[in-house]
Amino acid sequence: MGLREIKMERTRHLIADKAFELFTEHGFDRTTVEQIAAAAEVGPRTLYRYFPTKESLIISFVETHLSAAVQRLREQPDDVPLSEALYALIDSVIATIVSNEARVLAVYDMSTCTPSVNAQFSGIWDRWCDEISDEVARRGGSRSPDLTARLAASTACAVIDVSVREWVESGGKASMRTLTDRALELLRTGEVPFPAPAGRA
Amino acid sequence: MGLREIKMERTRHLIADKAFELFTEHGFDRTTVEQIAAAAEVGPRTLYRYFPTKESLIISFVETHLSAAVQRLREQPDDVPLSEALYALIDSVIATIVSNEARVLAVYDMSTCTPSVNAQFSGIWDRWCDEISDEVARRGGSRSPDLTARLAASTACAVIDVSVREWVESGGKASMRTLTDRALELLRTGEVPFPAPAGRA
DNA sequence: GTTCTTATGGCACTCACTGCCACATTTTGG
DNA sequence: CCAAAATGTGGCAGTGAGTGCCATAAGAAC
Repeated sequence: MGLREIKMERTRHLIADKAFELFTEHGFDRTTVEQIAAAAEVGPRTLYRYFPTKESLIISFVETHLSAAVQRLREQPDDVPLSEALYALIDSVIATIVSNEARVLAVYDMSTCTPSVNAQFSGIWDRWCDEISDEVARRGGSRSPDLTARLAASTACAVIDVSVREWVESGGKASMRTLTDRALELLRTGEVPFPAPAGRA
Repeated sequence: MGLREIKMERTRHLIADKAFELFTEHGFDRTTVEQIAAAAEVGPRTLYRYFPTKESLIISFVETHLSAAVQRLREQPDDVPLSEALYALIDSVIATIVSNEARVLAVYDMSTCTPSVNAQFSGIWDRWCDEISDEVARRGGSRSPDLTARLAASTACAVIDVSVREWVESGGKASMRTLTDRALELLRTGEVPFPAPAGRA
């Protein structure tokens, strides 16, 4: 790795950190890109070479960890049962959350306060779910995801989503593992009532 | 209803229609708000009184139908089992889709082509899921949704989501009802593999 | 018909974001 | 170690979304 890349990596981190600082201090909307650039001692034009949008300044953090998690799923050997592989995925998310508590809480808070950030998060979450669908399909031997693959991915994502929400609402005090396990149990035991086809309960 | 409101309703529809026209013809990004305003023969400033953002010009259509669907859920008597009430919700979405085929397909297409639109859609979808969670919680006798309520809402949304995707991919040729019923069946029979708590499959 | 209310749209402005270009720094190759 | 090529930096000017303000016009109320 050359000197150039090292410097750029540093700059990138510096920008993201300063952005996070200013956002949490003054709020996302009341912070301009110009201010962030000034704080990081770069030109606004340069900032935009590292981060394509203002929102990406926060989102990239989450994006990194999400793609690490899906990577973990991809690394599961093909003979591991799907349910177990998906648990590894959940596990990976849990790991990043417990080791980034404060950050996750702050980001979640910002998301709920700022519609544009919220939308971006919803977007990357959806795309993440798509990636998982693809991998589930691949494991099932198909090229593109079908209803079953998508449903498996969606339920896994739903388990993570509801657990994280519950965890955030507890202010980070609850145990993520307990929450996901309880959610999974609710699904397995059928305690969560699925609507029945043809309108019969 | 006064003349004033009638005119405004007309203007609102005119703007939305012209916007949809221009978007489908030239693409979302290559259409400016100014052009839409000109096509609808109003000032840009007026357009923004009807639609807060450029994206909302497309999204409002979906938003309307989604809130109609959740309204349908709310209208279900409290003694109707939750699973049946949720089926009514699904049913409502199916109804709007089959009676707006072309529009839904076009909107979906635009969404996949335009990141900002996509993000907005993900956002309102999430908020919709939250509304459903609230109603599920209320039916369960709690003030705010817990893990179970959120999970029930999320799975219902997931069923709709994966079905719509499959339907869109079929070019609108598949039967929505068949798809949702199949998805529900997959969940009920446990054919979709849920990860097991504690890492055991 | 006068008055009160409210929609309209023009103007000026902020801010996110982009293309272009000159400049600086790092890398490469002799 | 130095010249040349490659690449990151940042300024400037410009586009387009979105907002506050205000004068004006049209509908509603009496």
